[in-house]
Amino acid sequence: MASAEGLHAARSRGRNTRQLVHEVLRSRIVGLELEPGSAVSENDLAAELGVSRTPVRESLILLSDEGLVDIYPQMGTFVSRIRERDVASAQFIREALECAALREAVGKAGPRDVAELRVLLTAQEEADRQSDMEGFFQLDEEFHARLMAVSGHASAWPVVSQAKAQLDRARRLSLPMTQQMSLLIGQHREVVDLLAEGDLDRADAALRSHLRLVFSDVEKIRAKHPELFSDEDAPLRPRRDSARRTASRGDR
Amino acid sequence: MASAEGLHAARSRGRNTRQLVHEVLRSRIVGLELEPGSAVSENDLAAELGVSRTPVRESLILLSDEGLVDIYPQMGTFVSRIRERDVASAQFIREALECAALREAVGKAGPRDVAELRVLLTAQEEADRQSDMEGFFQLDEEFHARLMAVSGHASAWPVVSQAKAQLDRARRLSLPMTQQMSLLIGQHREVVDLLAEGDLDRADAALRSHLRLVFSDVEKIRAKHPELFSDEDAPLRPRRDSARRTASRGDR
DNA sequence: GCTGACGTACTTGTATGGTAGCCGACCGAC
DNA sequence: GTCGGTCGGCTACCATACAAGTACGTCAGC
Repeated sequence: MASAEGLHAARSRGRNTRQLVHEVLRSRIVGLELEPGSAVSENDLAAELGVSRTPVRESLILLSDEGLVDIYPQMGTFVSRIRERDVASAQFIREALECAALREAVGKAGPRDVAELRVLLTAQEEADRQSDMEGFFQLDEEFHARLMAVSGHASAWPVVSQAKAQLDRARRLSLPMTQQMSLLIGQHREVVDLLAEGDLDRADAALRSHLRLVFSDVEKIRAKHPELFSDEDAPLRPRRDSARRTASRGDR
Repeated sequence: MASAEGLHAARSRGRNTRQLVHEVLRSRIVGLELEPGSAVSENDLAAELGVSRTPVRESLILLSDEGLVDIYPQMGTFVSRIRERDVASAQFIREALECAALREAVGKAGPRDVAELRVLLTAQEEADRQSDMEGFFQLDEEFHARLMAVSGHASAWPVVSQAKAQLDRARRLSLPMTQQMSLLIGQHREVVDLLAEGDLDRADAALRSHLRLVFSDVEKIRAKHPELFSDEDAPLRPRRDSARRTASRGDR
């Protein structure tokens, strides 16, 4: 449970309320703590987090720009359902950028870079042994980010990260089958090995198939959790929740 | 000149004030009407556009996310100077995405797609004859967008567009040398021809060199207009304008 | 003349009030 | 029973007020 008081406690470190709220909400959405389709009200969030509506509202606008929430004026704001189109688009963006970066990284990567990547791989194996899914997710993110940094295009990572968010929401449901983790780690290792060898084409191919495996997972998830997805391109009428909120939310 | 009254006049079409302000400001920044380094005050803009601070502020937050303005809390908001790092990053993103899309477009493109692209080329030549730079910019944008649409990844265009904005600011100063326009159009035509022929690798190479030509232009601009660029990675102390604002802005 | 403290005017950040608009339940007419 | 109008409550949108903080001009002291 995200505490209501904890928000302002961590405020000292330069970041303002808006950025904190933004991070909290983003984390909740990508972590599926807030389910696709559920309503997120400015008022409720402001009350829960103990801040005014302004920073909450501004955060929601940013999240809307990222495609993580849909704002319907005068109707409500809803965590966006996972859309076929968005997932495909995110996959295309991710593959194009990560592979392009990797191709440039081959040749640039020094022994130090390779060593640092391998440290991450070891940590991932440790997370696997402990079935620490959350830890693995973070390490996976860091691995791919580091891979782009090696190419010298670290500043392009936020774009990948934003696209990745669309995919990650679905993957949260996928990975509980922990058998996958070792497979993914193996693919990571293969990419690093080929990068170290300087084999450009095979490294590219390895990373590409790795990313596509992740992509195909999303489709499997769709079969199991159709309620998180949206068939329509234009998700009209998100339908206001008919049940009384106060009943389901408890005291205040 | 963007009129103060015109903002709310066009409001009927579904878009709210925030979106209108966002479009106006973005257009002014990319069009260099607002110069890199200049201050953009929430209050001044709100007064000029005849709206309150709220939608202006929200627009600035979005523009900050796009890297077009830098917000310094309690100090001011400034149109971001063109940063070496951002330009390189934008070029990388653009090249990776557009070329990846083109490679997928080869084979998918039907005669109708090619014909539509050639219509745009003809329009570009017309703009060239009339030295209509603004028109050419729009047609160029449309051409590249259409090219991605052919690949089926139209939804990835906004990402390219956002990256492109960083480059376009500099290009506005470049293109006045109209000799360039016919050269660029020729490259466009070459890409379309190779796409129609289905020559994947050469089409890719043609588009890539086209994009790099654009990129190299930016470097030339830097020599001529260094004041628009920022050498430092962290542009500290943008320095508040010492001159009295009321004098330079006229009546109210 | 030079230096340093102070005050003012500006900035963005946050909180709150009022408005237009939409949904959905209720209720009367048929 | 079914349909149509109405009304209450909710929403996001916009406007405004207050707070926290920074830069810069001014002026006292040296």
